[in-house]
Amino acid sequence: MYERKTPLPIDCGLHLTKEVLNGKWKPALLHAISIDIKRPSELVRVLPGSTRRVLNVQLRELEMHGMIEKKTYPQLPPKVEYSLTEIGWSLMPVIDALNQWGDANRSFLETVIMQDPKIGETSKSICQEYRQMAIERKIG
Amino acid sequence: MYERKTPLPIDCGLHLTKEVLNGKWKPALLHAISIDIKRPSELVRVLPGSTRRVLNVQLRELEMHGMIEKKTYPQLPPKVEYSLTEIGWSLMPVIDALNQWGDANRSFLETVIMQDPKIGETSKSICQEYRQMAIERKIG
DNA sequence: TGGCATAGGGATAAATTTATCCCCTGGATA
DNA sequence: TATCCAGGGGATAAATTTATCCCTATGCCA
Repeated sequence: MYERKTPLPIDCGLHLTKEVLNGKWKPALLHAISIDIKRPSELVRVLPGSTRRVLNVQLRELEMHGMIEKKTYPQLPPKVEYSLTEIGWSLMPVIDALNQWGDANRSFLETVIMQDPKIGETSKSICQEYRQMAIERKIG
Repeated sequence: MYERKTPLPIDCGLHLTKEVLNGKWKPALLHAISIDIKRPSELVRVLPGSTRRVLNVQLRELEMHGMIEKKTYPQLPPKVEYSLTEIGWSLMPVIDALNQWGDANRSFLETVIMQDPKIGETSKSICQEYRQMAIERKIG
């Protein structure tokens, strides 16, 4: 396995939290699991652009960091469900804050992000199904 | 300049916010600037482990993303001051949330992060001066 | 039997981000 | 005249993170 070579700063809270949320799909995974999208196959479907392999890797890290728990049902076909731990739940207000700030400033952010020359391409209308599921759960 | 090759997801708020805060020192920079540590030389001193070069790069990105403003005083020796923009200020509750969650769960997080085999070394007691300055400003 | 679904992971390539090296301006100081 | 301060950045190396490829296993359905 890969081993870090540069020291990781863990002095202030910001860096600690950053380390936990550091991963392309981690915040989205935590949010998805919090709204009961808990099976690997659901998660990949709901986060298009991701792959099983990549999500597995990030899920394992979240698990190692104690944010989620994995329950494997000894069935065939296999069934796996993730859920937030207590400390994982305590992160949700933070995740929500990140989410809301981004949504609240969407038009501004899209502009500045896309005018950034280092950006080649963006992929949108991706979490649609994901949002739909969230809405359905709120209604249901 | 480098150009992104894979599509950047910007569909949900989480991804938008992530893009803005994506950078090893960005959350810490925003926080520092918010408590009036605004000159480049102060920032490097207060974020040990960082270098001028690296901070310059991240500051420029924050500036391009509209989170901070840079004021250059036409003096000798040169003087530069960064400050948060309005939208930058609107991020502070989020930054604070990240910071507080990390601090509140410090002992747990330090444990799980350091037991992670991919972690080689951590650097602590680093933001001390930084915290000291924050405290002084609160008192003063 | 072929294909699709469930779930998982090793190995490696590619992409992205950080770090390092070195050079620049101009004034003050040892 | 060195050296340090303030400020800045191009070029490139190194580190880190993501993506891709391909193979594992079992059961169901056409």
